[in-house]
Amino acid sequence: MTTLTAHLTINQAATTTGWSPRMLRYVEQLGLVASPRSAAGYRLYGPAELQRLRALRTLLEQHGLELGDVGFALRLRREPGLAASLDTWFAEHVEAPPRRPADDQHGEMPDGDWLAFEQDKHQQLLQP
Amino acid sequence: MTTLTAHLTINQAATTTGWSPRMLRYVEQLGLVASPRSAAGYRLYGPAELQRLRALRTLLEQHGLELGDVGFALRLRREPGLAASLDTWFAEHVEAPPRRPADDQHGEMPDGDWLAFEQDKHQQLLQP
DNA sequence: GCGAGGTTGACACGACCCTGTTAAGGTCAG
DNA sequence: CTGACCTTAACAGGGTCGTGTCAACCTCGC
Repeated sequence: MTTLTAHLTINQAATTTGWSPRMLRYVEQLGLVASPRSAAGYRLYGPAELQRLRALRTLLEQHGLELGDVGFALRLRREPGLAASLDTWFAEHVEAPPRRPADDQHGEMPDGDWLAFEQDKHQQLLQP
Repeated sequence: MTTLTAHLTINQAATTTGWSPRMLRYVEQLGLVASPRSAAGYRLYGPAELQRLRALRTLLEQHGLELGDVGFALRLRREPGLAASLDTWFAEHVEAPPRRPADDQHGEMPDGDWLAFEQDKHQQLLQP
């Protein structure tokens, strides 16, 4: 069992971090915590990786996240264009919808001009 | 059918935006695009909502997102603590791991001190 | 008042996510 | 050499997501 080999094997890392070996591989596949490999391909978990794994665990617990959520957050910081698109959409549509306040309830607003939305032509870009 | 009532009903909005009525309700339930309601509870889609829906659609298509992803992005901007936690985790563990380069391969590093990780006590905060 | 169409709630089903388990094979320490 | 442990790949089952559909009921326009 070689209780002192400077790096932990996947099963040892699993026991000290609370993840299962299967999940350690899955977490790596999501790009969240990858470990260095030995010459023969064994994963070797050092203190840095163990801390990442523990921190990841508490992150999930504290906010009720799932791994896919963190994976998406990673994607957000990897693809600035995506983040920018989301920012724009939220800014335009959710954050500050510049409707003048205290106007709702039933604003009849009988100017029936905007109904000319017929000419809506959306192009669907499919990236294969 | 009252072809001119200043706001579109859900079926009309569905046909002009490409969503199904079912999905319009689902999108609203996710907190992404909610429409004002008539006194009797009917959803009334105005030009703003229609544009939000179309923009949402192209947003998903262009980046290969799913509704849940946008929902999570919304959660990110609603919960600054969550975003901060993710920022911290990524900053510490993914973005710039300050390992000195060209050190790996088999670094024996026999200082077996860091194994004293026994004293790991995590508190699980559950917000009900 | 009647019919078209709105509301919520629930069930259903395929697709995908998460996780465990197993199979077939390579590696390491005694 | 041998047995314990690692690797990848694949299957499997429970859970959730996205979407349609149906039921029961309410509302609007004529």
